[in-house]
Amino acid sequence: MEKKLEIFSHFEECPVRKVLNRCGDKWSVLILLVLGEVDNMRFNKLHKTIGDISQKMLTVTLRTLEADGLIKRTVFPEIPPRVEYEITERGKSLLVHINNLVDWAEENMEAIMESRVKFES
Amino acid sequence: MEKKLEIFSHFEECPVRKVLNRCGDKWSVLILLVLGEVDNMRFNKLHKTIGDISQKMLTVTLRTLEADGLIKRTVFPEIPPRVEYEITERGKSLLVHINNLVDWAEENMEAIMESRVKFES
DNA sequence: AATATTAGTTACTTGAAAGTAAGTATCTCA
DNA sequence: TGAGATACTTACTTTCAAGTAACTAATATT
Repeated sequence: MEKKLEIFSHFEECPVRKVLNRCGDKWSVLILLVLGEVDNMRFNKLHKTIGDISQKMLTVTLRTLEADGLIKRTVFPEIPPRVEYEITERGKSLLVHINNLVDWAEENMEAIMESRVKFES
Repeated sequence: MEKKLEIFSHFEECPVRKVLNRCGDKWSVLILLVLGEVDNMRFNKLHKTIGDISQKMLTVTLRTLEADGLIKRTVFPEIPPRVEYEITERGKSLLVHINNLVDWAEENMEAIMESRVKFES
């Protein structure tokens, strides 16, 4: 008899993957990191802070983060328009784990790069 | 005077991103989760266990995980060939954080799905 | 002599994600 | 009068990650 793995109880029809896919892409992570360091930030400031993101991707990523309740979007009905983004409690609770991953990456980066070079040869 | 954000000390030329990009994709995560639950596993067993991965992607993903020193590949010079894969200590130390993320996703999944539905309307 | 097994490789194709660039609305300021 | 600011949207194009399917080597098995 083969021992069955329990992993697919997590991944069957992938509800977890649905969540992780959205949290795992580079723009979402970057935006959460930025918004985790300030009270709030406006669209253009985010655009300038991140630098190499297109307006379109910034809009799209902000929308999905908002849809997941990880950030909050507040529109001030002024002209020119003002929209402020801030991280939510849920976003902060995710950010803890993301920061752990970033820390792990920083700690292990050098060794990993060495491994990669060694592997080439 | 504007306060400068420290985030780009991490992301400047993206050494962390280089690491996270490789660790963050769905196949790498799945393979690490599987290999984290067993002593070792052979190629075809991995293929059957994961199910919906192609041979090519399994090979490619195993190679990058090996290059990063997250898994170890052992070839037994037999015919037909036998190749065993096992997770390394470095891989295990990453897996801890991945599991934290999976746990977070499971805990928050329901609330996130509700948010998404609410957001549609 | 043909088929199965194992762990791949190779060449080709597809699809989704992301980039580019221009347009939009509304008011202010020079 | 027309340029600038703001937060987008839209249409089009490009890129590349991933999928598909066939092929390989060496031996054992039927």
